[in-house]
Formats: sequence, structure tokens, C-alpha cells
Amino acid sequence: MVEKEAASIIWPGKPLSRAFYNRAATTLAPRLLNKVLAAADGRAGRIVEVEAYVGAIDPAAHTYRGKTPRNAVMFGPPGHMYVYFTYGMHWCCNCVSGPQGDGCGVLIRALEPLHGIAQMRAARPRTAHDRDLCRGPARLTQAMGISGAQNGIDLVGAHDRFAIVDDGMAPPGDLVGSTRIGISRGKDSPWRWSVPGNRHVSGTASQRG
DNA sequence: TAGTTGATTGACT
DNA sequence: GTCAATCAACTAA
Repeated sequence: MVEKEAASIIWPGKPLSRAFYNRAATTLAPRLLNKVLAAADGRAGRIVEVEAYVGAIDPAAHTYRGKTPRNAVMFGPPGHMYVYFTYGMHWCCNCVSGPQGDGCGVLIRALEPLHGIAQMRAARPRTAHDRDLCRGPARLTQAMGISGAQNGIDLVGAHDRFAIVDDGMAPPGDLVGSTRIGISRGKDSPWRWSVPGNRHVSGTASQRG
């Protein structure tokens, strides 16, 4: 019950403005660290790892070659959720960042579970340790109940199912971008950020920094 | 139309 | 460390 009360504080929480998202992904991405991804059913986790994908200048971005049915949401208004299906089985979740039409977004790679942890465990019954519930982009979508049905929903305005909110914790200081994980092109761009020392960050020990 | 890849994970050696 | 799962999107022809 304590958990449920805490979740009610997070949800709907203090919403982030559309202007917050309406900036280059590389500027927005580290500012998303320590914000909270919250679901209407009470599940919530602190964002501890992100990667920026920067539209037409980024060969690793889905939007690099222009607009397609799959990536159309990325070209839409900032603050919306772009959810895509990959490796035949996994969903990954991005927050669109502006300016509108540029195809920029931020991949949310890891959360530190805060609330609704029992529901996260139920969604990932084979996960032995809570540390791993949201450690990785496809794990967190499964734990939070995010799938293609949520592609395109508004994280700023309607707040009907999911939202990214500010609960007062500032992003970490001394942020340094590192290279992104799991891509074959655009490897050298330092567009990945994480909360230093946080155990819920994905990747190997050397990648976690 | 056929072949390859992928913003990953989990199981296994 | 290696590798299979599994399919939508993309690329080449």
C-alpha cells in the first residue's frame, strides 16, 4: 500500500512541457536522466540510461533515410512515444524530441524500478533479480507494459496511459556522453548518457562507466 | 521476389 | 565467450 500511495504521487506527477522536448535530441537526452517514466496503473521507474538518435545526420537512426510508415511518429510532434519492434520479438521505446519534422528521438535504455514492482515481476516472471527488471531497452518495455499499441501516444498532454514526469530530482552533474550500444553504424558518436554508478544501467561493466 | 539485418535478450559452453 | 529466437523493414536484383 505504501507503494501504491507513492505511485499516486508520481502519477500524473509534474508534467514536462512540450518545449522541454522541442530541442535537439543530444541536448534533451541527458536532461531526461533522473526523470520518471510512469504508467497509469502505478508502475514507474527512474530513467537512468538514454541514447539520442539524431535524424538525418545519424546513420544509426531509423529516420536516417527519411519518413516511412514505421518511423512516422518520430517525425511528428515532440513529447510523443515512438515504439518499434525489433529482432522479431522485442519492443523498444523512444521519446520524440523536436524540432518537429527532424526525426529526432531519445531511446530509453534503462529504468530503476520505483513503484508497481510486483506488476513488473508479473510481466517478467523469468527475471530472478529486480535489478534486471528494467535493465535494457526491451526489458523495460516488457516490465512497464509498453508495446506497439502505445506507439504514438502523447507523453505530455493526455497522460492517459504513460508519461515522463519530473519528481524533483535533477539530472546528474558532470555528464559525459559515451558511445551507443548495439549498433553497427554511427558507432563513434558519443550520444549515450547514464547515471554514473547506477546498478540499473545496461551494458557490460566497461560500458556502464 | 529473395536475401540480409537488426537501437536485443536469454540460454548455453 | 558463442549462438538461436523470430519477423518487419530494408536492400539488391
